[in-house]
Amino acid sequence: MATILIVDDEPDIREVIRFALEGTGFRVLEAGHADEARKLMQSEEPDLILLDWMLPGRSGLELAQQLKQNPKSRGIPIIMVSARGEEEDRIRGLETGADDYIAKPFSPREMVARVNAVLRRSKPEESSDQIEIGGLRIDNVSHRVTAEGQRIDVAPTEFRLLHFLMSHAERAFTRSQLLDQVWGEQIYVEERTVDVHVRRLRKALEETGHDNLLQTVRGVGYRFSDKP
Amino acid sequence: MATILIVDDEPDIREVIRFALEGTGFRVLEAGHADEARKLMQSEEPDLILLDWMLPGRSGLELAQQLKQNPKSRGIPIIMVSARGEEEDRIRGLETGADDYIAKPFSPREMVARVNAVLRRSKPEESSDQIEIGGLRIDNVSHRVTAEGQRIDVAPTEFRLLHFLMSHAERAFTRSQLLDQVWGEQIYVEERTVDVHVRRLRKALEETGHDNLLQTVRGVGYRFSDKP
DNA sequence: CCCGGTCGTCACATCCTTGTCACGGGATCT
DNA sequence: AGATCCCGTGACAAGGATGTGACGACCGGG
Repeated sequence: MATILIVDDEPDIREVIRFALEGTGFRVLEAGHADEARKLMQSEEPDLILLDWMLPGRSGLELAQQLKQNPKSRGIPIIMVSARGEEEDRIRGLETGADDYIAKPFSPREMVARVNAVLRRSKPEESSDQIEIGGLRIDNVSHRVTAEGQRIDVAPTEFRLLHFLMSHAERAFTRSQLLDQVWGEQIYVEERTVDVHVRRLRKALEETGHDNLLQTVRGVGYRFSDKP
Repeated sequence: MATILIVDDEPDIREVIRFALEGTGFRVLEAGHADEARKLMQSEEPDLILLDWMLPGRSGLELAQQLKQNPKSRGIPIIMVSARGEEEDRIRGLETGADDYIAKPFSPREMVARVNAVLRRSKPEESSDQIEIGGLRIDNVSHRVTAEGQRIDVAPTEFRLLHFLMSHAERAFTRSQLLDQVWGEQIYVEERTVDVHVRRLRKALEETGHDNLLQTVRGVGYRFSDKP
């Protein structure tokens, strides 16, 4: 389940956004100004930041720049929120590295849609073609899974599942999210089906001595991680 | 570092893209319309073109077609940029020969990621005349396939298929991609036809003891590789 | 005109994948 | 501890994907 950090000095706006996002299953953090945001960044590691363009003191734009310069936070996508729908602002927002932009009389539904869109395309940062984590390598071009050169045989669906989880490593997903992302949104299959595929993947990985990479998050779903 | 040519009539958009790409180390050229683009093509030889789908006068689509028809420019990958996220446009864009497509409210990061992906894909385009992998040698000049000096007889279509797969070794292709690349994009033949040709090739290779070079990737298609 | 070679399709056989179930062991909460 | 919920696991049947042999059409050269 992804964690979203809202940075806005207007509590009302924060409330609207929180309501929309929590209803969709996100975890929501709030900060009223840049310093608070920085603090939360360190303790909570959000997956996405909703940043108001006009903040008291340092503007949101500056905060965005800062975040994008810091190697630790630069991977976290930012959606700029602005009261004005000016094109100029939009350009400037994107220039500083924001991943998307939303003008302030926005509908909750639009908000959620954008958050989802940005999250979907955020993590596969670089190539997403080749990912190696914890000694396990998945290659989307040659369509292979290998561990220290040794190849691991994986069925098509398992491949997609593993690829998705690895390109979003460290993040936990619900079964429902995995079905949407890996199977497709229209397809209907039982949620427990995910369990079975995870099991098959685990079995395949175990044979090369890679345990514990596919971790279950009780009450939520699964996560790929090389940290125990 | 690679040179990227941006063709878009909106200076602001160009600016955003330039910013994102230069920050990543690319060299950036800009053109506001098709004629300017054509001029730059000759003097600068860009490695990739970012082409707006809506251009004044001739549409970007037409320019794309032109570029893909000219033998000199056809090797340069094109990413179409569109203001509308319509699926139909996307299809049309790809049909004319664009290598990728990006809808206009895009994030700089996504832009950079796609540019990198397309560049990486188009690189092994080394149309080298002689390739030798796994003891198998294919010669595009003498049009021969040999294994340890021993000649292997291969029909024309099989030759093209083998040559394509060998010059992109390790990469898995769908049947559809193979039809486009080996048969041609306009030709319509059944996808399963690919299977039959692969089989014929396998049979020919087996006779000289070269198995497992043409590998099937379940749920995807085929791949040439000397690694098991 | 006949013949060998090439090519695209089929039909059929096989093997692989995959979605579900049912069962049971653990974990969690009261 | 007991009740409940959640997850791991093995088995299975149906459906899909791929391998394979055969066939007719087409083409160019004897």
